[in-house]
Amino acid sequence: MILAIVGPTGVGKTKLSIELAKQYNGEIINADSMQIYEGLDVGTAKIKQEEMEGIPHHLLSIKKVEEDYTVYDYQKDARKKIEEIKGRGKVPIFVGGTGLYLKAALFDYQFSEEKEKFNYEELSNEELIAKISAYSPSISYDRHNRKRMIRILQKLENQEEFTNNKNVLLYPDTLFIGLTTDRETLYKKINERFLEMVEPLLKEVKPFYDHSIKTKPLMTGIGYKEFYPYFSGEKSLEEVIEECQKNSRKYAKRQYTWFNNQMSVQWFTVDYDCFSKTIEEVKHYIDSQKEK
RNA sequence: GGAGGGAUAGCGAAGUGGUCAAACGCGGCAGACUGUAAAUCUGUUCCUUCGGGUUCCAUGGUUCAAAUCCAUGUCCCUCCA
Repeated sequence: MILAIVGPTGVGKTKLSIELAKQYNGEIINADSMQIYEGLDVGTAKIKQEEMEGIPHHLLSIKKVEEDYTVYDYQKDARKKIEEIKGRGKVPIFVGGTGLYLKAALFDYQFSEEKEKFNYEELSNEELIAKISAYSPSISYDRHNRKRMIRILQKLENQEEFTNNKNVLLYPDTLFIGLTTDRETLYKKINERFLEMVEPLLKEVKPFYDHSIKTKPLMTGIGYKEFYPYFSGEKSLEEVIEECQKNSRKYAKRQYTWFNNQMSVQWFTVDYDCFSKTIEEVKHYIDSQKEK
């Protein structure tokens, strides 16, 4: 059995993961693209050492902020971890909100060996479209999405395969457990949680800003990129806080879209007044599935 | 008390007689997703049984036709007393 705990940012996945790990003799594999990085702790709401309760955690803080890391790497790392954990006779428990990472790890996503990387950043959208059409007029894609188009072009240039086994589970005994709550409660929680982390977050981000570190995770992570204009004096703290909250909310929305449409998730509405009740429900579900 | 300016969809803001259910931005909702995914991109957003129905502070008026013109009222802002 493999468990995957999914859901939007801020619902309480971490807490559930520990309980399930204890119950089912599990080890936790992080499935959050930002928690991969060392030093991004506060803003990613990374689990603290003392909260782990002795449960082994994997793929947390394994890369420096300067290092490259992509789905491709994650797929390899995660699959290796699955085998290791299974080898110990334990249950791998994925926890995290990065849908693509989960999909790449647990489904039959096939990445071909990347060859040369062509730089098409200079080309206009029209030029990109023209180039793609020259290779393959029938291929369908979003003509406004530059990043996608550039990637498609690179694949065409490299004659990489366009595989599509994305809906085939690699491990059929995988259970996707989704935590959810009503939108209003979620947004309120997200806003409040962010306010609580502002102080320590300022301390966390400042050194990166001071050293002009502008690598991918810092320029894409919510709660990081937004602070740079604050430190440089272009925006007020209030503006930045609001922006972070807004971006978190939007992110949560996108996460729902992914989990609702890309994988079949069993959803549980979190009872915040009595979390143990939610835990019991989840355990009950897992037990019922195990018997099948 | 006097002189001006303003009230437009959830919010901000265009529109100044017909082509206006009303640009655009934000927010909301929904969606896409195979090497940046906390990324990138798309659709939708008065109500609707999809025939239509009801809107642009309120009421009355002018007109074939009003968010747009006129009158009165209400509220808000600026300036002079």
